[in-house]
Amino acid sequence: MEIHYKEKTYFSGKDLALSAIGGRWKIAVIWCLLHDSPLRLSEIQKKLPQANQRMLIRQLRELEEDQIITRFVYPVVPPKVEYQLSDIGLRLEPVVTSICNWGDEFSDFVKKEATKIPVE
Amino acid sequence: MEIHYKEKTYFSGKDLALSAIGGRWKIAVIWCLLHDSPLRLSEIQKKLPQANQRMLIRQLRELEEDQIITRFVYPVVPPKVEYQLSDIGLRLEPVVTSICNWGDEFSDFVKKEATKIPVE
DNA sequence: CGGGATCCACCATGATACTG
DNA sequence: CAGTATCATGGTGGATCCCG
Repeated sequence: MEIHYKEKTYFSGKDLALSAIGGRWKIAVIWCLLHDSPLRLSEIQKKLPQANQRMLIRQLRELEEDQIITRFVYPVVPPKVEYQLSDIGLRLEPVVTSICNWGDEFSDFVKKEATKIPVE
Repeated sequence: MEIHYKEKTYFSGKDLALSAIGGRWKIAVIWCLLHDSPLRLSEIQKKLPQANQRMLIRQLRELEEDQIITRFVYPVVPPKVEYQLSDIGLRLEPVVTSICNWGDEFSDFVKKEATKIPVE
């Protein structure tokens, strides 16, 4: 049941999944590409203004290495590169959706907590 | 629509969710507690042997701070501490399940890739 | 003895400037 | 526009020590 991938050993699909989508901006990038695809780097940056360009590129490279997204370079000047989800990447939709749903619930929870009178 | 939490500003439930469950071992810990609860630290360590104790404790503390898990200390010697999911923590079940499911799909995908004849 | 904290090293992440 | 280089910072991991 062990999975060997990129010089490492994983003991469950869950572990492998976390290594593949565990990066700081990966879920956010996948979320962008689920809603709108293909996207250019500059377009992803507009959707994720909190992420810096360097990190975004690294996360995109890693996702490409894991074949979760595809990267297509147009041989033009100025350069034009488009990213989109692969088949296995598209199957992450339930993951992203459930995270968004829980996030909304947690957001409500946090807001309710904030209105409570603090115990001094 | 902005969410203010712990000195930071989030622009969607998704962002807030990622900050809450984005730690290296948080999903794994939640997975453990979904399957078996309550658990002591030593029991979690047995289930997650790859994680070191210090990281596990830090992740547990952060999850406790976000009220995703509860920590109960028995006033006994030797010390006994039990962790379990809160209500909002239990609602992470769809997230964990979807990650596990995708992980299994991705695992199959990776295995098929491994059998392909490499292009030299 | 179990849960936790401290010291140190490393790698991922972040901010900015720069290149083709 | 897409991507790289450089430097600063924070999260992560290993080992060890502390406390009741």
